[in-house]
Amino acid sequence: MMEKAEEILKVKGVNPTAVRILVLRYLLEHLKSQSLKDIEEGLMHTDRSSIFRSLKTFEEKKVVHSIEDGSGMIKYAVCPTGCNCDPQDLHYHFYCTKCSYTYCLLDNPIPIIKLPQNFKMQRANMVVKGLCNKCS
Amino acid sequence: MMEKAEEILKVKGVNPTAVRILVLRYLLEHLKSQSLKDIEEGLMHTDRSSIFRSLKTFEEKKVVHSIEDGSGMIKYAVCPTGCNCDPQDLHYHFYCTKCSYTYCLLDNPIPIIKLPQNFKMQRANMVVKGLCNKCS
DNA sequence: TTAAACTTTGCAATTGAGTTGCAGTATATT
DNA sequence: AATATACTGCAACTCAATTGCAAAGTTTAA
Ligand SMILES: [Mn+2]
Ligand SMILES: [Mn+2]
Ligand SMILES: [Zn+2]
Ligand SMILES: [Zn+2]
Repeated sequence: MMEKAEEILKVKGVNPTAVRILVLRYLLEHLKSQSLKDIEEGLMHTDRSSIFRSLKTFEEKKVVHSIEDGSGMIKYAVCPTGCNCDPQDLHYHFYCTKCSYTYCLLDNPIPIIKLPQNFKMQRANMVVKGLCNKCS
Repeated sequence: MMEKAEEILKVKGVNPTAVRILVLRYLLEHLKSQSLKDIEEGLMHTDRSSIFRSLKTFEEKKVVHSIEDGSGMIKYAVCPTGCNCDPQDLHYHFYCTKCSYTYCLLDNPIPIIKLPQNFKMQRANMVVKGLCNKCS
């Protein structure tokens, strides 16, 4: 029985190197989405640029999705099972302005948004901001 | 008859200094939301930090709202009339991945988003990404 | 009217996340 | 084994945002 991280990398066609396994495990172990810095601090012996490149590869191969929550740091979260990062897979995120955690709101799909003539949607970054249950 | 920029500043309780008037006029004259750099390049004789501080003041006094479109530069747009930057005043934005213009989609209000227990919404940053009419 | 108090501005310097070049190491292919 | 390819660590760099500070402008109160 292969570990979860290795399994995911195999399915998504990403070569399971040491750094990549560590980074993906770190993301899987944490409920909230993590910034490059979070991961760097969590994996104290892995270089920032290697983590960075792992995350870029993960994003490209749809292992993770990134969230621009306006905190100044991009957050990363493992894509939920079945996610292909298509518009219909998109979900809202919640950024707590107090503890600065960013959560995936997987229960609410994003509605169809009526765009002006000839505008074509590719993806979206939807962030609700406020106080999370722990901070309100 | 007072000019539009001065009028807005007066209504919103912002001291109408030279720099502030220039910055607000610049924003009013441009359809698409503008970054600090855009404004700096547009107003060639005004210092970046002064523009920056004007924008911060404007945001605080709800003269403008900012949009985090993931381009690495925060964009600013004049709040539409009647806007108070409350959750019900929020609207989606559209970021063109080709020309990197960011548009306010004022026609679609943001729907009520069901949050988990005890999560409290304060504001939101909603960005649809894709190709605009000029680029698609 | 003048002096003190407060506000705004310009300049220079700093911050910090993100990104890249490059050479060394590891892994795969012949 | 020899070669080619992929991955990693380190140091350096980029660039938007932000800040400290002193000069300039404005308001307020003797
Ligand atoms: Mn998510
Ligand atoms: Mn807008
Ligand atoms: Zn919180
Ligand atoms: Zn465009």
